[in-house]
Amino acid sequence: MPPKSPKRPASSAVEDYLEQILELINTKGYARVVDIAGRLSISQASVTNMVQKLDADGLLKYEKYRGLVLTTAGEELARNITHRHQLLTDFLQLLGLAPDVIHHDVEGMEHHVSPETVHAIESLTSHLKRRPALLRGIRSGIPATRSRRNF
Amino acid sequence: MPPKSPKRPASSAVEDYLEQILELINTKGYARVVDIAGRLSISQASVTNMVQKLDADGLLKYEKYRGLVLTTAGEELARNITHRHQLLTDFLQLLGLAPDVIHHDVEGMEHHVSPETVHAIESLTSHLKRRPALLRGIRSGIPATRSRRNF
DNA sequence: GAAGAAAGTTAGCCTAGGCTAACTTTTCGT
DNA sequence: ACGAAAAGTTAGCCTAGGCTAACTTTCTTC
Ligand SMILES: [Mn+2]
Ligand SMILES: [Mn+2]
Ligand SMILES: [Mn+2]
Ligand SMILES: [Mn+2]
Repeated sequence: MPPKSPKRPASSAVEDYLEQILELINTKGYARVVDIAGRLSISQASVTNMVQKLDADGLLKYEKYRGLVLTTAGEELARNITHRHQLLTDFLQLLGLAPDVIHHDVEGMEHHVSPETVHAIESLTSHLKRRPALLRGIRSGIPATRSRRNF
Repeated sequence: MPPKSPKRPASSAVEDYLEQILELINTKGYARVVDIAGRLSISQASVTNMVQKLDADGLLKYEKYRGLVLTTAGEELARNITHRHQLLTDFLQLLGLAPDVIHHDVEGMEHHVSPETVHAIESLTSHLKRRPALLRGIRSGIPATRSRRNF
């Protein structure tokens, strides 16, 4: 039987944990409590606590003192939040924002974009990437030159 | 002396309260506990509690059982979050999203966009508004026709 | 194969921001 | 003007998700 039936949407905190866990697994091959704590700038005790909750919720399998693996549900969620993070980062990069600003804003916004909005922004960024002239105009806050009639 | 010295950035909850309070004042002329509660779908008791906190933080002046007014600081914050809300709504409307989706996403995202990002999105939307053809392409997820060489 | 270091866990605490139930104050209708 | 309804407040509770301090387990180094 599934560990938690009426699965509410994951909280921002849960999404941040899963995102970092997946990233650690993808880069180091495994995710240790101490590393998750480092990535999230959170105490190890808090991580242990949350990892136990995530286990209870069926998002990962955790063996005390040994390690953890994402379940299918957990990995799916992790990939999803990672995708939102990447998309928003891409989008704000197109707008020419500074890396720290981007990171700060993305880290908050990523938890609030619905699938429809994700799709719309994907479409937008893919279009904008093909229009460097328009982008330059946007970035400088100046109306884009339709062609190059005015300099 | 100022009511709260090391003023941390306002929480999402605080911003939502101030936003609704300002809106009520602008439309009805005053903001009553019962209406704030209605707008935010929150109990009256919770509103009373928060209003007392906002008073302690110097964001509004509150007289028990009578009413409340925003302070300069509170109104400034309220106008600011309202502006972010409006901007994001505008932006997502341009992308052709459904009103409920827009409202849901904006209500969450608005608390996480820094001034730089606000400015960049303002520039973006103002540019997009002048390019209906590009917008149609974005909305349908289809590459925009550069001019009308291909139909 | 210890001993010390590093990692992990537990216990107990805290804050924000919700809730309900019970009480008080204000307003409204007759 | 007074009694009921509406609005507002208080008290007590709850959950999520942080924290530190103290303890335990695992790893590393000799
Ligand atoms: Mn995040
Ligand atoms: Mn993220
Ligand atoms: Mn909001
Ligand atoms: Mn809002």
